[in-house]
Amino acid sequence: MSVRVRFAPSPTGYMHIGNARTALFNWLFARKLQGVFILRIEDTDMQRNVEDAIDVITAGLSWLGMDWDEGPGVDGEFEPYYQSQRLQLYRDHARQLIKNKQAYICRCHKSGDDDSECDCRLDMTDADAETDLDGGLAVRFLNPGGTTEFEDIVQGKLSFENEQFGDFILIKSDGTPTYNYANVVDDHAMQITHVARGDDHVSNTPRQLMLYEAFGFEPPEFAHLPQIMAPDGGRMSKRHGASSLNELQERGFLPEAAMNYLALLGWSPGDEREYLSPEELISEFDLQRVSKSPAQFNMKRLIHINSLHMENTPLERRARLAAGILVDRGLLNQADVEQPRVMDRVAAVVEALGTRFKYGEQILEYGEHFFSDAPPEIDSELYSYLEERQVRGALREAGERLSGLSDWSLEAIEEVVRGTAEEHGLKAAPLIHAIRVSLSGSTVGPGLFTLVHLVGQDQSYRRIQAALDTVPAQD
RNA sequence: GGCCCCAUAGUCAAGUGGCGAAGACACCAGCCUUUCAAGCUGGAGACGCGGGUUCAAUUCCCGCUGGGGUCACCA
Repeated sequence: MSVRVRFAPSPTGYMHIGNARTALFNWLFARKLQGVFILRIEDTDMQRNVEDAIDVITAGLSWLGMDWDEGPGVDGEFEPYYQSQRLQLYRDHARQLIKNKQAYICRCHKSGDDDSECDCRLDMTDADAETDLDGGLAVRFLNPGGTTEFEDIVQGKLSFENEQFGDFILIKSDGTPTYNYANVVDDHAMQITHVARGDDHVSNTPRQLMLYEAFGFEPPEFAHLPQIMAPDGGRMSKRHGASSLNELQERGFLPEAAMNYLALLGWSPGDEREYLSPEELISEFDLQRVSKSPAQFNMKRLIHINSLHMENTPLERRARLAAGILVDRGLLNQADVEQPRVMDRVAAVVEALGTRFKYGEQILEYGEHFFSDAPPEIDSELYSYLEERQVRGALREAGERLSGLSDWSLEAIEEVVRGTAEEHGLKAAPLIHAIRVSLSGSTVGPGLFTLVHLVGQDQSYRRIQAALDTVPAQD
């Protein structure tokens, strides 16, 4: 029988990185074993905006490159894949448990923070099995006591005293099922063979195992994945930046690089490889090799992994990535991007940036001025590059000679710059730096002649003039 | 606090009853270079602590400390 796994998120409108990694491990596991990957929406407690929230999930998975065999948009044998559409199933199963005296109607309406005992188990009657379960009264599980033990694929042998979980709720008084209960009913109904989820669910597992036992269902295998923690060691949250899949996309990371990085959080192929394509991840992945200890999210390492993937990404795609960011930040508009001439320019800039362009957002760090007609702002800290009289003289002349150049080639530009420097008794470096700051407002970037070439003849002249005007001479 | 889990450098992470304890990111220095990035060379940096078991523990056991998770009619 083939392996069947599921990713069962709650539609919160936010695709957390930890959830994404959970989905990824399930997907890799299924793809490796040629099993089935199911997307199931746990929306029993959600109201309104569920559609949008589900879009966040499906868009996130699709962006990362994961596809599902059953779920929203891909209805299969076990539909529906929304818990909110499966209420009758949960009620029918609950009725069965009540009939067997393994569950009972709770009439006392005790809330969760009232820790006094609920005595409703003493009032069980045969009539309970006939009671409506579509609202008004909650159903509790009759905890059988004893010990639950299981072998977790990543955590190893785990053991719990059942008593500590009490007679937990199965059906809430509004008629909807609780998480632990719906999970068991659905996982069984959908013939799930392996449950891989965050390790914050370990203590839910004994509860669910008691239910499998009560129903006489065979339980799936469990694999509890370690948590992903924020760079400061605490919980991942919005304030850490890049805590959601969406942010990774917005900041211009390649999906296959994000997948690669996420896979390496809590798992490794066992050797020193770190660059793995989706195909390699699939063939190498092994739940047994998942670590038990939590891993911290590290942006620098993500950037590094991304840069590795960028090296193997065709210029055209890198250019599109850059263009997406530029449009996003208002430096280009969508109509511009449709024009081949504009895209050619973006591509030329990206090509000039080379390995400096490690992920999408960096187009702004290095290349913002390429997409603006205004001369760049020159920070006063950079004035020293433009203050010396000798340098200024050379800069002025270089600007003029550049603007008179009839052959706008790298070679000609270089000749002008080096020649001018020499004639002014300067080494090339100070003039090169002065031109760079004038043209880009920065001390870092592509080779100077490439920079001048890309900025263009007219703009180069104007920016040099503007820089000379802005920065006062100094003796 | 009860219960469960974890513990190799700042981070990710390989690994074993006997090793000079991999590798990567980050960091430092040098080379290259018009700058940065990349590349190359070199460097610093780890088995949390205390007891056992053993000829020998980073590795096995116990305790401690530290960290995480969970204790709902949320999922």
